Amino acid sequence: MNTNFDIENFILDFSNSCQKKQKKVFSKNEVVTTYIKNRNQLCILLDGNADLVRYDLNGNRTIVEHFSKNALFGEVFYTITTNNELLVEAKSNCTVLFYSYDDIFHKCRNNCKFHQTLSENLPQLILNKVTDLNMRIELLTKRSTRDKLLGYFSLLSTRKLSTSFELPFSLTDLADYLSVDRSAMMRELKLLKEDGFIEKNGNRITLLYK
Amino acid sequence: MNTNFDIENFILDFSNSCQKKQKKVFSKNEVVTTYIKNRNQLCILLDGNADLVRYDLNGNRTIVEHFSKNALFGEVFYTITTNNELLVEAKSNCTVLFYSYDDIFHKCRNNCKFHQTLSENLPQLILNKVTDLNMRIELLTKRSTRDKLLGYFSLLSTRKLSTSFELPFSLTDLADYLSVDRSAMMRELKLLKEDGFIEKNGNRITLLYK
DNA sequence: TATTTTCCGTTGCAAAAGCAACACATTATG
DNA sequence: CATAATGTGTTGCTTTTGCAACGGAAAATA
Repeated sequence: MNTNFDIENFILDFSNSCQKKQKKVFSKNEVVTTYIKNRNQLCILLDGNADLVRYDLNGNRTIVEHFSKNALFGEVFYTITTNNELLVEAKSNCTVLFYSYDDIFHKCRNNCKFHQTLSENLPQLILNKVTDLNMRIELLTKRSTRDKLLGYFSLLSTRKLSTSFELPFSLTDLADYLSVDRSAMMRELKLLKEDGFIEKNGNRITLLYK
Repeated sequence: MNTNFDIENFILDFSNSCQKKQKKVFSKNEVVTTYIKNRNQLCILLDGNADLVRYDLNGNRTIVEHFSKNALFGEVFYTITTNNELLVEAKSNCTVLFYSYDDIFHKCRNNCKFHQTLSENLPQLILNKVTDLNMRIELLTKRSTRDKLLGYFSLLSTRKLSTSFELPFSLTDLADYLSVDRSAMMRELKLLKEDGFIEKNGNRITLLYK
């Protein structure tokens, strides 16, 4: 549907051509960045997996977003309030590019090809993010843990073009992502197995319905 | 924080200059648009209020987004699946501009000033939407009805710069927006009053804590 | 103005989800 | 390899939420 601009090649070709970015490598469990008001950072995950995690005042942990290769993140996408701490945590070894959104928006003085291409394609990149967020909202508005699980599984199944797939999360993290209690979720997973909706071997799920 | 481009003046100045748009007026409860795959419509709400509503297979109704003056909506922001019907319903009399996103993206042949300005400012407009969606996700990930209500109230209070404000929804619709049962929400509102967190007169809420 | 429709407020009861605790498996790490 | 840390799977109990139903208020409509 969307004019899917090839971020992959684009990044490979141009990631070294701009002076105003920083490239950093992180190892598992390191904090990639903390969201800070008014900084307007824009980051691109070149490689690896990372989670945007929120800790609220009660100490609850929520996985706000899960990022894989080529994901965009940073303060640009977020209104930071004082009630939460927002961190990006590396879930595996990661390579990340850091930009200032203001630089991108106003183009960098070198007028480098990267910035040119990026600013042309930025609307599309951000739109992709919007559709991701809308899918997330669709999941979160489901009224029961069962529906959240089935909704998420069907989404993964569509993405992988297969009724069988690995979860990109540990089950503990999946619960944080769906915003439900882990033990209640485990109970529901058991019921889904018993009721013949799914098969489950470790982190591999197979959908049986329809 | 964001270079806040003045959509209001922009729309006033240019809304009549482009050939490729349609302007329509709707009265309360009319369906403004239905989301259709591959159409890539982009709409701007010039005036009034409208809700993006989803009906799922179980007949559950969810208010996915609430739009007021100058809101952007349309299929561009959404991956449409077959499991849901997505409608925009006018909550009051509305005036709406309809564009094709493809026209905006590729600029219209007349090369009109509207399209020029719009495509320059589109990233910013979409970013505003992203931050809205992230706020919504923050609300929906709260674990209890109480926290959802308090979170939503504090958000409104921040926006209005006052501890006292009118809800933009009926209470029935608020429940659909927070994705909770209406009667359970009413019960929780009563408890919030009893516990001294809020005052409530009809749709006017006053925050008492802190 | 009379009447219909929608919304508000409430409640008892049933179902779902959260909490806490534990044993065991698996994976990191010294 | 031994040990620590993290993740999985399970359960009893408590709390929260959803469901269904109803009367009355408010708003829309004839």
